[in-house]
Amino acid sequence: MEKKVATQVFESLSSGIRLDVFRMLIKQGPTGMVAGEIATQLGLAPTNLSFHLKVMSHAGLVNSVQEGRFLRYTANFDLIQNLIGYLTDECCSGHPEWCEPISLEAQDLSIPLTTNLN
Amino acid sequence: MEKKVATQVFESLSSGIRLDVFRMLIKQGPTGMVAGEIATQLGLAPTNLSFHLKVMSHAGLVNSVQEGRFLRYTANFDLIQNLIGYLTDECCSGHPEWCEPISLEAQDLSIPLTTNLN
DNA sequence: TTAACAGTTCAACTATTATTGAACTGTTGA
DNA sequence: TCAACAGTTCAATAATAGTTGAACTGTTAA
Repeated sequence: MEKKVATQVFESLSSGIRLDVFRMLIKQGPTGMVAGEIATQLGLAPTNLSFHLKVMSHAGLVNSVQEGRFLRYTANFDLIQNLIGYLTDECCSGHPEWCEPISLEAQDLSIPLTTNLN
Repeated sequence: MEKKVATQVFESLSSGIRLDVFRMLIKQGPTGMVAGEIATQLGLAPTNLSFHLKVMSHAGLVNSVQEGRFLRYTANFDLIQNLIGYLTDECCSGHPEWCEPISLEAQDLSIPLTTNLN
């Protein structure tokens, strides 16, 4: 992943509204939601939601398909996987033992570890 | 994790400079780096680096300890684990089969999956 | 004990992002 | 065809973030 893409994604998730939208879409899985549903659920002005959806689309966080007069949005799961990889891919310069305490903690929380956080 | 914390962390990582700093610190593991090293490595004015380190500290992304007249910074690994959990913890509302295509792809990339991305 | 150094804080300026209402494009059903 | 609807774009304004130089605090070594 390129740095520019990564910063765009982070920028995109740095707004409370966009974070809410994204988590809601993640929750819906491949089904996603149409813009109106999202706006209603989160109590947003259509114009404002539209602005935020555009930012998210531009960052690649969401995809959309037209359905008659509705627009259905879905979360881009792959991008998040890649982003995590980008953040952590040289973690501890390949010395797993450096972050062992973190490994143990993650196991306790039942969060399987990524390759790079060892 | 609270939403406010999550947005602060994302905001923090949305600057190219801070992203560089954070990945560099992740790479160094628990050893971390003193501010001067970071500034030299990334070619930053001390005043500017200081600004960005403060933002990162405030978000909890980095910790620091005084060492004589140096200040040593380390990445906060736990926070990133928690952040990933926050983003994905209701992924597909508990229907693993919804994101199976993603699971397969992630395996190809040798990126072990988190609980919530199934 | 003082000069040099590491790093931060402050203030001013510049640049970017968020929100809102009004106008617009495309779609549907009567 | 046309009125109602879903959603977006545009323009203006308000709010927030980034960068820089100058001044400051605390630490070290001579």
